[in-house]
Amino acid sequence: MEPRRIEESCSRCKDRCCARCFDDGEESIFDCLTPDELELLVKEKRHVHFKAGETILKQNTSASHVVCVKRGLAKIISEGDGDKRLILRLVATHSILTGGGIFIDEIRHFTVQAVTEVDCCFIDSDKIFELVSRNNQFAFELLKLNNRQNIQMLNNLVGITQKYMPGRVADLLLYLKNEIFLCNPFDTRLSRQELADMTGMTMESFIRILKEFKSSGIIVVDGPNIHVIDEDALQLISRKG
Amino acid sequence: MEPRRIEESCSRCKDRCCARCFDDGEESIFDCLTPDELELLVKEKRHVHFKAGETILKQNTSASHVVCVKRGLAKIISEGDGDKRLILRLVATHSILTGGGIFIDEIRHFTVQAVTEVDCCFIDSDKIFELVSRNNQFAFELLKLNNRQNIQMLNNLVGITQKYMPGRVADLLLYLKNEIFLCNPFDTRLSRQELADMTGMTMESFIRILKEFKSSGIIVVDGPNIHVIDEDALQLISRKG
DNA sequence: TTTTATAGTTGATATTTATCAATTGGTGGA
DNA sequence: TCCACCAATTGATAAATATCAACTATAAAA
Repeated sequence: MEPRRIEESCSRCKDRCCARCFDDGEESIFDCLTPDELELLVKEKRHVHFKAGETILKQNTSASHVVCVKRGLAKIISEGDGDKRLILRLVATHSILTGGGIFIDEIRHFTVQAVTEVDCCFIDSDKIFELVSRNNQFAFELLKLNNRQNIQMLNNLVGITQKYMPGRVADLLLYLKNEIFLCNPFDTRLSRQELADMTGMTMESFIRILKEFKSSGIIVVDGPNIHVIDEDALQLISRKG
Repeated sequence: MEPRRIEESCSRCKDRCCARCFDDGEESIFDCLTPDELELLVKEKRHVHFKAGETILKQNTSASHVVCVKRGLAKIISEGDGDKRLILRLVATHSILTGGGIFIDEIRHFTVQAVTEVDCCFIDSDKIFELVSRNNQFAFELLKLNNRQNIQMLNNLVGITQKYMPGRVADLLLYLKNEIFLCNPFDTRLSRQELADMTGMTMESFIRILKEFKSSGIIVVDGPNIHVIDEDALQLISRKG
């Protein structure tokens, strides 16, 4: 499994970002566009750089843009009342953020924040609307993307609702290893608080479970670096609840 | 507010179901279809009747059809291991079920079960795919539908994760009153177990919260009938967590 | 009507998880 | 170097929620 290069920029991104960025193995929703349509898409895009910790998109602001992440790691956060918050998922290099509800209320339903340095480009939602009505394949790809996020959220909902803490932590570790970093060990670049916020539990509880896993020999932990030793055990814990 | 007529069939449904069913106030994703396309859609549809309790769609089976609910009330259930289950939402007369992931893996990610008698029609997914590639407006409408479900699931996830039980029960009652039955009092037609399954808590806990609300004079309960007396109080409880 | 099954309700108790407080350990600056 | 600060960790305790068992009400069946 090829590790994902979080900090490394795509060599093809220099010029036609969002067009050529995504054709190195990972398929992109932009693959189906004609050169003309591609031109339309990238013509007025704006490239923006964010430092770690900066807010890329803010919940409850109007969703006028779609964002392509070219480099770096960001977290998607649902901000509740008080200091309640839930990290819904991570987005890494080569991801597209259509925002929460660009097709409904044009309001962002979550905040996106840079975990590492992030390079991305902002594209007008209008362009996306235009492409949807021009190119059916593109609409299809967007539907797929939407659908996938829907299913992920469903699994998240069921997991967080029905599993005890060890199961949720196991799920998180498997997610980080197999869907985000694609390597082992991996450097989460996330604090304990942030990891806890991905499981809907308190930092203290998260640390305790991690400690259990450590002393059972399932994982080796060194600060933000986690090495999964016994993935089968994690799978088992995940299933058992 | 016009109450929703759960058991009452749409007078226009006799013949061209899914075409004319949805044009009585509620907009339909089929409104944008041309007569030709409508013809394609309804030509080979099959009308199916379900008795209360019957399974309309089963989780983990292949998603070859889209279902339009013409009459009745159904519940969408995520079935976990053991007897764990979570009712994700209800669907009433005039709803469309695109299934969990028709655009991804063609697998259903949840079960749909009739609560009352349900009349619905089954339409081949292929027709939907064909319409998506023919009619951009239709693709757009599907994107909207998908988006809306996404946001609802997000709110659900955040609510269930971050609120204490009274907040979740308050949310459920407001959902039932304002989004499903559109009247007050309303007959849920659901058992306490089912109501509890919508909040991710046990039946006993659900009953206790309901009792609290009852003795505070916020609601009046008579079996499956619930009368919301003080909606502001519910809103407050919902926000407080 | 009586019986029987089942949903709903209540109380006592156990488990899970959060909260609060204290301690450790590292890191950048004075 | 030492201090100040903040993340990480640990322990003690409290709060939220689930589990288990009993009991009641209700409705269907004999």
